Amino acid sequence: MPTSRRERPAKPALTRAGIIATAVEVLRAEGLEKVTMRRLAQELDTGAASLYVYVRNTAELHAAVLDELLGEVDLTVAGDWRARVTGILESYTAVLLRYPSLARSALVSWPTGEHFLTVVESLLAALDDGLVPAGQAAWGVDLLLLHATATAVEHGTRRESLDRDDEWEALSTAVQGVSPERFPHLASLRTEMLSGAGGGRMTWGFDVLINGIVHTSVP
Amino acid sequence: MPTSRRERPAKPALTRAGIIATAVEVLRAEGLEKVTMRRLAQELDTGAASLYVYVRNTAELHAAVLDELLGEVDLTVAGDWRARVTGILESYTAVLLRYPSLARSALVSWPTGEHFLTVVESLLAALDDGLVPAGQAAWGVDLLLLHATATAVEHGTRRESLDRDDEWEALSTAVQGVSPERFPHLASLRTEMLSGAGGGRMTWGFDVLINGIVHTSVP
DNA sequence: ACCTGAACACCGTTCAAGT
DNA sequence: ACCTGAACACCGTTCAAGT
Repeated sequence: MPTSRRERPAKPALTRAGIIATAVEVLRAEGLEKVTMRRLAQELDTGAASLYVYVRNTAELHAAVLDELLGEVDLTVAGDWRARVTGILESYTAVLLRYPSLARSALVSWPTGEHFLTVVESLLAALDDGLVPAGQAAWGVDLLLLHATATAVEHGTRRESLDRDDEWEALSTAVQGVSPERFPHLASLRTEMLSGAGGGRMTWGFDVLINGIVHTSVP
Repeated sequence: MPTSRRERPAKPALTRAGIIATAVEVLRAEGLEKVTMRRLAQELDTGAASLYVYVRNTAELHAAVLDELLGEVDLTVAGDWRARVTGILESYTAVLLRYPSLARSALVSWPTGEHFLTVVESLLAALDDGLVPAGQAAWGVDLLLLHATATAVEHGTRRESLDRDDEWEALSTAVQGVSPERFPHLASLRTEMLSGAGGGRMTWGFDVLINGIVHTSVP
């Protein structure tokens, strides 16, 4: 008969939801690089092999974590249809920018979770309001989300590790020091190429896509 | 005095160029996952630590390999400026599609090598022919190459590993089986969302971007 | 069915010691 | 300056054995 005064907190039963919740915690605290099977197992006081009952592999785990975070995307943007499309995409990008390594995995294995589908639905609704033809809207949403994700990967990683500054400098000096004989256009557009690193360039990118989608019919 | 009949092929001196050449070989034969410091060292008959004299880290190595391969991009496309832009981008995408894992690394650490700069120069020249304003051309090239790279990552990875078929099926059933009450737009656009998996969709994407760039002035 | 420990087959990077 | 072996601190995944 166990005398159970002052027991250590009972080891909670392993569940898929519990594993994903722990993964989100580790992600927020230490980044995706630490969201490994071994580390999660340690956190859950078990062995890595046990997790494979609930999760197919690391990629599937990361996809589940991503969908969880996509619940934070703000879908209630005010304004006309264009402002709504841009606003949703900016919110989506902002979430991914907080976890650039997750953005990377989103690009590799396209998400299919509830929260992701909700984002897609909201974008389709806004495009419908804008009277964008169905075919263009369907393909366009794909383009918009691909661009938002790629932007997050590109900018996010830059911030994540410290040698991104080195890299910006490498790019900058590569463009600055380009030979005007061999790369005349590039040399004369140096300034423009490197300008507008901030949000202005991101907004311009979304505008380009929206204008293009509106003006380009599907084959 | 060494009697040197029948020597084993002399171990070649370690150079940066030699390391990168070996990396390209391994990449072509077995994919980027095998292009590791340890594996390359083994191939070059030395220890992994020796490579760090010539290469800062794995990321820098992969960037160098990528630029090497970008020498294969076809820049001599015939036709008007739009055809040239699309053609160069399609060739660029095709190269990355052969090595999707390299495309992934291109997105993370933007290339700055000679071959990459040549691609940029060619695109700028074509846009200039099309009388695209300088500011739009400069930012536009970035957008076009980001899209091409992201497309390669997205499609390429699908082919690389076998469980990409599972994934397409997952996406397909997720979209097919979506609840018409909660996701009305998505449900009614099911067919369009999943259509045009081939090259038509990629070409449409480039057209959207070109049209958008032409029609959207920079702030 | 689920859980576990141990094993297999790897990684990147650093460092002291040699040449 | 360059090269090396060994070490540190990790990975994902599988599998036989247990409960």
